[in-house]
Amino acid sequence: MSRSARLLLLLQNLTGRRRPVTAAQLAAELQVSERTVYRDLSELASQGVRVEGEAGIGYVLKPGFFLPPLMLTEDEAEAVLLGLGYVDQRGDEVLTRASSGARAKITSVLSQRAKDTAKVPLATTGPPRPAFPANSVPLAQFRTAIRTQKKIEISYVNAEGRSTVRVVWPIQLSFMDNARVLVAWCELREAFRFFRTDRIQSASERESYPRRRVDLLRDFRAQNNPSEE
Amino acid sequence: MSRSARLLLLLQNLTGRRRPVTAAQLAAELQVSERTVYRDLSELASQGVRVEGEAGIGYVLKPGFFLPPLMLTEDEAEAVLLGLGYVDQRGDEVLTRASSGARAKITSVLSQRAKDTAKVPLATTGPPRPAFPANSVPLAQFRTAIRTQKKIEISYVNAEGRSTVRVVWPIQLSFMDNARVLVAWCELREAFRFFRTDRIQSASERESYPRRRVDLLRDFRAQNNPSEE
DNA sequence: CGACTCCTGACAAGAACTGACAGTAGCAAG
DNA sequence: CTTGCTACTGTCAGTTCTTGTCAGGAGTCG
Repeated sequence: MSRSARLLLLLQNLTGRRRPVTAAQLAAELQVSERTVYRDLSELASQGVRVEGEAGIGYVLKPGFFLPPLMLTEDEAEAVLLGLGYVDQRGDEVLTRASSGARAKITSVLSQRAKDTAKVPLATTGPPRPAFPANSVPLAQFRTAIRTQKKIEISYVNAEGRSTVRVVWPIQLSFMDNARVLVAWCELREAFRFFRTDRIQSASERESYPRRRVDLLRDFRAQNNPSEE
Repeated sequence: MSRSARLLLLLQNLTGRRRPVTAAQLAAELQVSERTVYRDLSELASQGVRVEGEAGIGYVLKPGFFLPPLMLTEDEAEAVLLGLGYVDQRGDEVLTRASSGARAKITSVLSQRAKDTAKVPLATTGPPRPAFPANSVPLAQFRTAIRTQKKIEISYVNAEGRSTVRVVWPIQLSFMDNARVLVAWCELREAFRFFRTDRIQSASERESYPRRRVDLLRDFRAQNNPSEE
């Protein structure tokens, strides 16, 4: 195995874990000595990878995604950049910042000719959209609840203007064309329900919900799309 | 300079050109011997890069984009995948195929944990959209005209149902939420105009238009968005 | 044909990599 | 405080890899 291949493996190995890894473990997996692992790690660090080692613990990597070298066709690259354009139009602040960041990172590493091509895409999104209705509850609160898998109690005004208070288990945020929608299991209705975020008047966090989000999401998808496995 | 860094440079150098490059030129740019260039090229080929050398000519690369190793934050990765989801919903056949391809390439190289995270995204697009109105003229014809910078003569039915025949210079395809729109300079109106593709009854290719698409696109953007430079 | 180019093989000098060992220092738990 | 675990660094010799040079075969174009 060449050294560069090993560096890639090492990086993927690090991103593939949540808990700290010791150099000895890495050495065993990569079939090299510990000393070499240390050398490789410092090589990665010198190339800008933020890997943090702590004596007595092991190595942890800043959470994030590592994308190894990749060849895309022109159409595929166009699809990626076009997609980021859609996110710019529809996403909230977090997502639009993320899409700008992704676009900057991607275009900055392209060759000059590729940059020129990317600047004048064949396909484009529609014109800028009107602003989304304002939210009483910041989206960040829903994000946190989804990430930490916590129930929330919300007061919700439905399309007819009637207000209800419910406890829901939020599993996903849907960025539709004209509204942002919280997808959640509703304890009141005992079913998955959609809640437009601009109609959620208030929200307060409760205890963790009793099932894993992954499983809830699977159920939700199975209901909406029985054909997919 | 390390070998892997040189391989990256070599690849960027190749993607940065349209016309064939000789090994001697590459050797001069990279400050190594020709022999090493040959070795590096075969190394790239063994890693899946489609580089073609022809005796007496030089090297050309299959057109495409090469993405060097890249770190994305979780949000950025989410934005990219979410964007591909939007493209899936709004793009035509070419774009949806491209977005599937891009998604497959990206997810296939992620580490297991990253794959798992990517499968249950926090943000998602809206539900599937209704189909777009059918086109009389296949979008591929517009793509070709845009790529080759050719005028086309179209018969167009406007919103009031009146039909006109015009010669236009197509510069972009806009994939809006409810329709696909051809952006073009209209010789009849002497201005940029939008044409819904489902209202274009027929189209035939004419001679090249007299200005470069890049310049037209710049003008078009300046008109619509005077603030940006 | 001649000029140019891609492409391969062999080989030796040099560079880079690797493992082993020794040693320092930080962290956590008993 | 001690013990155990771990990150980290330096050194050195053996090994592997990389590179340039040279030689030669074969395809392409004018």
